[in-house]
Amino acid sequence: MGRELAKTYDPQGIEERIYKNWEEKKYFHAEVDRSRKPFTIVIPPPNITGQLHMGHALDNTMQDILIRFKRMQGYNALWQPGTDHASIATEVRIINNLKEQGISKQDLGREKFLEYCWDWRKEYGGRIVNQLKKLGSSCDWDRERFTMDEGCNKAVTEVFVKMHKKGWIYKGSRIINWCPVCNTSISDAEVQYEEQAGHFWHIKYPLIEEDGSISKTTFLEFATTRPETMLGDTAVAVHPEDERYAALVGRKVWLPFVDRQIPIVADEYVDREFGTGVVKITPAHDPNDFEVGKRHGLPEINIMNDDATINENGGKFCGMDRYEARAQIVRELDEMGLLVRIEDYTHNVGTHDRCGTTVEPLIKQQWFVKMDELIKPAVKAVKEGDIQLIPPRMEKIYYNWTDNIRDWCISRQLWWGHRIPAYYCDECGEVVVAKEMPEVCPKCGGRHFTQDPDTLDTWFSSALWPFSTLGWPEKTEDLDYFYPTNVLVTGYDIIFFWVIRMIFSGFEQMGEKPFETVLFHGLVRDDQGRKMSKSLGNGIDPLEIIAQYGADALRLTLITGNAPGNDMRFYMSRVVASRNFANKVWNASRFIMMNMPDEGSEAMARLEALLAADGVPAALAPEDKWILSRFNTVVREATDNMEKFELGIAVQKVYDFIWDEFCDWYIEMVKPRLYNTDDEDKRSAALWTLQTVLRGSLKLLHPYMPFITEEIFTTIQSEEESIMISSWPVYREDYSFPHEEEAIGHIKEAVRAVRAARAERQVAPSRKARVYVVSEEEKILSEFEENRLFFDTLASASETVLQSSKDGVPEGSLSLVLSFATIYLPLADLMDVAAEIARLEKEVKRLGGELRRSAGMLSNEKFLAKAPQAKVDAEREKQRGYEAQLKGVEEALAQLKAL
RNA sequence: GGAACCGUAGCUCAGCUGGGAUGAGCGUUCGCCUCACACGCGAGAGGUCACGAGUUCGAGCCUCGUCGGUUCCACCA
Repeated sequence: MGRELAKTYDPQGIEERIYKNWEEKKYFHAEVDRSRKPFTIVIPPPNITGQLHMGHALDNTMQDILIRFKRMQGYNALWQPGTDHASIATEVRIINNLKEQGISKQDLGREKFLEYCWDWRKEYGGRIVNQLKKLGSSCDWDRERFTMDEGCNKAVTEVFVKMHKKGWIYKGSRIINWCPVCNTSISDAEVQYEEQAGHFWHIKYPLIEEDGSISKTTFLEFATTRPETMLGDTAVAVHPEDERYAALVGRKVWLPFVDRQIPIVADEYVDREFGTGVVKITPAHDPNDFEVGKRHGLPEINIMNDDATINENGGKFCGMDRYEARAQIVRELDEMGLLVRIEDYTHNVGTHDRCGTTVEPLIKQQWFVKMDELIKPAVKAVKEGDIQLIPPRMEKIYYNWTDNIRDWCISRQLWWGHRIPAYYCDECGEVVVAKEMPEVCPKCGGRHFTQDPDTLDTWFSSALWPFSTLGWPEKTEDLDYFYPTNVLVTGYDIIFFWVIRMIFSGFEQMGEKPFETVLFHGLVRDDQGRKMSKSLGNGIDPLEIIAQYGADALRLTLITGNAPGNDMRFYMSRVVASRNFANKVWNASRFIMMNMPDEGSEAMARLEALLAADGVPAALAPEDKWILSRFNTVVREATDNMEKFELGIAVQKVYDFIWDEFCDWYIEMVKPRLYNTDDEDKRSAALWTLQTVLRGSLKLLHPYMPFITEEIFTTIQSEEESIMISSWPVYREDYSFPHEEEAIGHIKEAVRAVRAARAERQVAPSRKARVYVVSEEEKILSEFEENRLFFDTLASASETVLQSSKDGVPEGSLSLVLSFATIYLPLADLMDVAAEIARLEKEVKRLGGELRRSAGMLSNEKFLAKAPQAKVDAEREKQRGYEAQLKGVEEALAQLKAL
């Protein structure tokens, strides 16, 4: 039956072959099917500039697990894939590429540049997709989308025009964050603050005397970290209740270099305690000053060009770079005696998260989305539990943002992206926002228009992703059937950029939430807990891990031992452990295959009949029932955990079950029957159990380790064509054997005790050992009398004898007290009686303690009244167990002491 | 300045609505190449669950405080 399996599992080649087969068979593809329930996930679209990194690997593994799980459960599972144009990331990348050839984007011009971008996308845009495939991602690639494809463009325009009509998109002159290197505005979320060592320049402005002359004696002192902005000062401010300066409010100071007289205003924004209590106000170059300026009607003087050089408003500093001007200004102020002192100062400087350039706040005409109304349903949905965030603590972070929301600056001075659908009449300048360029100006009748040169923030199109990918704004069947989606899986780092924006967009455009649940994961860090980054060079390439250890090992590593939303450290040793587990599964399967009856034999026919009948064979041995029952429990628990998105816990249970219970115990227990061909009924019962539990376990494991499970599954059986479209195991009553679970638990305990006793006394494995068992549960043990071989294998006790009475137990045997029986090992000559007595005495003490604790609980009225009945019963059960053990230990103690 | 998270075995982390620390992987000690697997098997050692107080019959889990670490938000000129 099937192919020969190699001694160790080698994923090389296997994964590719399997993935290709899945794709060819269209297993990933989902179509609208009203007879089945849909389960939808939309992928967080990776950037086309991207290379698969550990973050992607984690994110997509989680999604693939969920989608495979649900697909096996019978849902019509759709994983909608696609990529993001990533306007600024891509543009920066391409500009750098061009630079190497000595070309600037201006040289090319807009049209040529965009052509270049599209070519670039054609060449590299598919790379990340291929890498996702290597990971095993079961996305419906037939539905692959791109944020700048025709449908998404349509959606973007539709939303822009609609929201503009509603008044929720507007153009305004605001202070924005400007990146002088990328030459574009950026949103608040794109600004990253970094602690930088800088200086605090204490400067003074002379007061204007009543007669209009510049005072030589009275000055107003203040401090600044950016002296060059003084060229744009239009006031100085003090606190309204600051008595020191009360008399000066309303008067003016003289501004050097530009020779301006600027007023002293009173504003609550000023902190009296900080510095001298005086602040220079530069409305055009500082967000706070901008607000102050608005309150006092101050002029806004822009002193900078887009490349952060000083413009004509800066007088003689015109043309200088901002830092050059700063140095020059400080020098000249010093010469004029207006520089008081320079102080070292560490402060937070805003930098652009893409290029690291210090951001310059500037006043610019930009497009904004009005947030106050838009955000309301998004807040409500989370508050009322309509959208569930996992882990729940993310809600606080979510509200922290929504409560302090500011209008969203959506225009970018870039070329690669969705161009803003606003058109300016060449005649009169009238602005028309429309899906297409208008023919006639509604104001002046002009016939020539120029489109706004700006493009939209890249997140504008991603915000529409859950419905634009399903066909919106058309009313498609897909949209009706698959929307809202079920889960969004993403990192907490883009909760503001993306998650919130998708939520409010969903409500606004669709009238419904975009997804039911958001499952957050953390960052994958290196083994020292540092962020993986290009500059540190500490990144681990998931593709290299896949090449060396296989995608399954990588996936398992990423998913185990980590709670939702928590960062994780990546250790190579854990990858090795995962690979070892894969090999374990491989070898257990190999063992089972090796023991299968020959094709066409009578035994094979018998086994096939058993497997075909959907019941439980009559000839099952207790250990068969035990493993079946344990498997059944794992099915229930793992499924339950997965439903609750506790993926790591679920796979841990499956892992433990397969390795510990199935491989280390059951397979060892079953060997005697496999090697004994005399009783074919018992042998086929064993084979049936091995097959049933193995197949079921592979299914439970499949979402996590899709390749190896498929490879084994298709090898060990022939009726189902692929594990990925097989059905998920369900809990079934006829697989439940609580009595056998308990009995085998006892056997395991006995075996462990024998092994421990032997190891402790270093009894050579070749040495024969007898085991005498005196049990209160003779029946359980008698059932295992025939399994002597099992004891041989595990305890290396070649003459294990199970007896049901104390008769014949040699004097001086080592007694091992178990929870259900006492075992005697005739090892008197090897044992340390004194140590054993000490151990037993300790045990008596411990059991006494347990009994007191138990009695305390059971005599507690509150506990009896409040605790669930099951708990009370369990406690009573424990108490009885303690009593029995105590009795046994005391007996054994007495016996030893008598020696 | 505001907020969140973490502090459990040598290391990295799990521990569900409070009820025996069965913890897991790696590492480590001892013994095994037992005919599925040395990417393995068996047996161990190793924990005042950061510290202090409180609530409770009972706290790793709840409350408050302290110490140590990480992160997010806002950004004071």
